[in-house]
Amino acid sequence: MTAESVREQILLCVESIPPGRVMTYGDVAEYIGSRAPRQVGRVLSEGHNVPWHRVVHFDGSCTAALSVEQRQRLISEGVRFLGERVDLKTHRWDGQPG
DNA sequence: ATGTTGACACCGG
DNA sequence: TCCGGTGCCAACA
Repeated sequence: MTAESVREQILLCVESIPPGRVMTYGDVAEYIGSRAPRQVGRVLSEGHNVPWHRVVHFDGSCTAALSVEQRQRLISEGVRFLGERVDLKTHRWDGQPG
């Protein structure tokens, strides 16, 4: 498991998130077997062609610097917001197709 | 090798 | 619910 493959796994995982669903950084990290949620954010910050907006914080809050953009995109996909946070109980995706 | 930083997570008050 | 502190891992100077 090289660092490069980890990046691939992260991107694959994020790409696999269906519209209208979200995952937390920790979820993605755990999904690929990493214990570094920060690395997820770091990889996404590199700027890839992936739905990064479907990755939110543990409490459902959006990424600070991109809160506006992220919220817009999510709402555009039908994600419901409770104030400034995503309704994780409804939209959180475990990575399982069902 | 060491210290600092970061699109984070978790616990306690 | 909001805020502060701590733990964790990887990249960078």
